Amino acid sequence: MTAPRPGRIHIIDDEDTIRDSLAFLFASRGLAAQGWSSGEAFLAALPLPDCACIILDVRMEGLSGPETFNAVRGAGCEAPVIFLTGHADVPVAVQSLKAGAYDFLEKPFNDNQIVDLALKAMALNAERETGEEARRDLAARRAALSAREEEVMALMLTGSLNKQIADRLGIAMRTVEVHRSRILTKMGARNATELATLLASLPQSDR
Amino acid sequence: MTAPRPGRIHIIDDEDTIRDSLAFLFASRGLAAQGWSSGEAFLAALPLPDCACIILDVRMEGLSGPETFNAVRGAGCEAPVIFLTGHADVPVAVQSLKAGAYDFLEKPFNDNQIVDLALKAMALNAERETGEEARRDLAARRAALSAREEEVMALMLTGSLNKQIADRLGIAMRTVEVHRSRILTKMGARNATELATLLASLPQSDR
DNA sequence: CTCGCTATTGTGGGTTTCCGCAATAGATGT
DNA sequence: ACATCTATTGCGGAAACCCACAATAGCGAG
Repeated sequence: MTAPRPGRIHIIDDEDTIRDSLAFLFASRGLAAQGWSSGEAFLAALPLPDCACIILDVRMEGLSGPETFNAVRGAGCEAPVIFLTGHADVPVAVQSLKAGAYDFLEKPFNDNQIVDLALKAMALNAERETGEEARRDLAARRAALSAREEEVMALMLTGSLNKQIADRLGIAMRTVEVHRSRILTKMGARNATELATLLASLPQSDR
Repeated sequence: MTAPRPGRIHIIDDEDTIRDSLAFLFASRGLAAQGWSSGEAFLAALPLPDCACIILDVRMEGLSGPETFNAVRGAGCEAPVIFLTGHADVPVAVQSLKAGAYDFLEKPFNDNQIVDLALKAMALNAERETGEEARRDLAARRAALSAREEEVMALMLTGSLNKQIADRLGIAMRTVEVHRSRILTKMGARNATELATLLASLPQSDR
């Protein structure tokens, strides 16, 4: 259950030495890793279906670590990112973490330290993906609702009675009932309460 | 709307110079601030009803900044914390931010920088308190439920029918109806759907 | 022991939900 | 023009919900 498709660790660093030694380290621990010599190269390869964790050097030729990070997120990749830096760069560390990086590690680092971090990040990623899948599924079902149905659903969730919804929308109660029924069918809920709980369990789907 | 009760900025630093200059700076910008010469002194004063933001030095005699931070959170104070450090301490910064600090600033810092940060932190705190209030209110109403009622509510939220709940709990349907009614009254909802939406809007109330 | 709280169950009945069957109408697409 | 999709509405009925009125029973507090 812990590793049906663990995914890979992607190492982005313009120094061959670091990249290769990290790749070797991970390989020796049975972890799949892949190196990229620049932020640009990695970005060009997105989307990567096996991206479970990203290790990103802060200072690089071309795109910097933080710049690459932003672009990666912009490309829709939500995998946890571990920054590496050779300099005591507190402002960058603070900025990166506040922007959503998973961790920020100073070189030189201990082998076990980076492996542990990567493992934790990958575990987090697995959890995230699970939730993501459910969220995507729900969003897909929700996208199948017509505009009118969305409207009715919004009112349903406030606990309004069909009668009230009908008055509010200026339509017959029977029409609301039909919408309601379709909504429940499309969303896979047996009643309004289950629908509310379902939507609540997967946040970020508002509006 | 932005400042009915802004609260104070609490500055914890064992260096009088820093404390006083910060206090003076904030005062000159019309912000109420109060200094504390040690983590211990501040902790002894908790709970502080006017705590809108905490500025905390990392290295101090006695309790360190991080230690104080943990104790503050342990004491139930959730105000945003801004760490100050005179040293390029990346690991501490990372650790602090991951533990929930609001920001981590290196000395020397610009006057406008710290004031801006404090203002943002206080704004965040105001938002947090608003939500907190609603959450507390809901929690209070929820606490008024009997054990049996909690049990019935949990099943209600899954969308179970009264009949099913009755079977599950081995009681009569009528009894479930009574519980259901009491639950809705106590929680201030008109029906199960509204209850579900209500509970969903204020997370962190599980279990 | 009596008071108060909670849990429990019935009866009867009004209200709301949910559905099948049927039909009209406008918008879109082939 | 014809098919498809969505919105609409009516009728009638089964199932579920909600509630007032009433009553029994156990448990801890005073």
